[in-house]
Amino acid sequence: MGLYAWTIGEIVSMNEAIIYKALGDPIRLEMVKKLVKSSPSTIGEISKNLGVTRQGARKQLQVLVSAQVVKLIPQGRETQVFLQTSSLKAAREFISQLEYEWDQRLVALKEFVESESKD
Amino acid sequence: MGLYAWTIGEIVSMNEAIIYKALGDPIRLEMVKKLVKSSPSTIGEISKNLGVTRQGARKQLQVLVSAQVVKLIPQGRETQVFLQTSSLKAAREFISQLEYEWDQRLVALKEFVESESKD
DNA sequence: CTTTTATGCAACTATATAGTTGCATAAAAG
DNA sequence: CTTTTATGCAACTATATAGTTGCATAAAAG
Repeated sequence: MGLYAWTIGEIVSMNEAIIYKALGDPIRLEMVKKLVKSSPSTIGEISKNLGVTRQGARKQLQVLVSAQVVKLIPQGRETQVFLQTSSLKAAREFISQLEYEWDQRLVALKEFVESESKD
Repeated sequence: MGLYAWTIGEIVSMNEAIIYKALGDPIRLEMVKKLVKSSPSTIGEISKNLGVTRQGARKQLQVLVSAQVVKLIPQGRETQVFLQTSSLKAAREFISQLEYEWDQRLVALKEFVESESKD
């Protein structure tokens, strides 16, 4: 709210956060799980059995489209939904990087403690 | 809105989604990044330079606490914030599992195509 | 040609979320 | 003892999100 200037770091975080936000809803995550097993599916197919109306499901699907988790390709009166696995890869790799940095810190700490105890 | 019965699968998805939802905000993701480099930190420390007030940051921090991404341990007038790396591990492993299932499908499809072309 | 199917879009409601200001208080520092 | 620091909590506003109903329409099927 109000004026705000973003740093490069914040802009990057913002983009990184989008994928997690997209996956951070039970209906959307359920759609992704379905697509892992059956991509491509039509919009109608993946909108079933989610406990919401077709139109409600479509709105959730749009969030996945915006986060580039899925891609829509119209074919006649149907539209095929394709899972974009590159988004999953990016999400996993970002977490892996955090874990790697964490581990490096632990290694450095361990070395420090060991060098101290040798004196 | 209204009555709704959850299936086991949906309950699991819901829990899985919580961690992604927690990471799905630029301020919260920034906090996690800071903690990777300097956990434990005090609440005051990780609330700085996020572009929001201390109280605003505290609300975001509470989301991370609820998703068990961090743990708070009060010490005198300060409270230490500890990163819970097990949550990151779980988030990464869930995505890895989806990617694994996807790859298995591709393998099966490839085998099918090859066996067909042999006839 | 008529009917059915798959989809989109608009308008609306209810709730969740992000963020603020203002005040309170226990612990630590001086 | 007084002041400063680190924190919490309540009340409030603005916006985003989830979901619905109702209607429209192009494409496919009969």
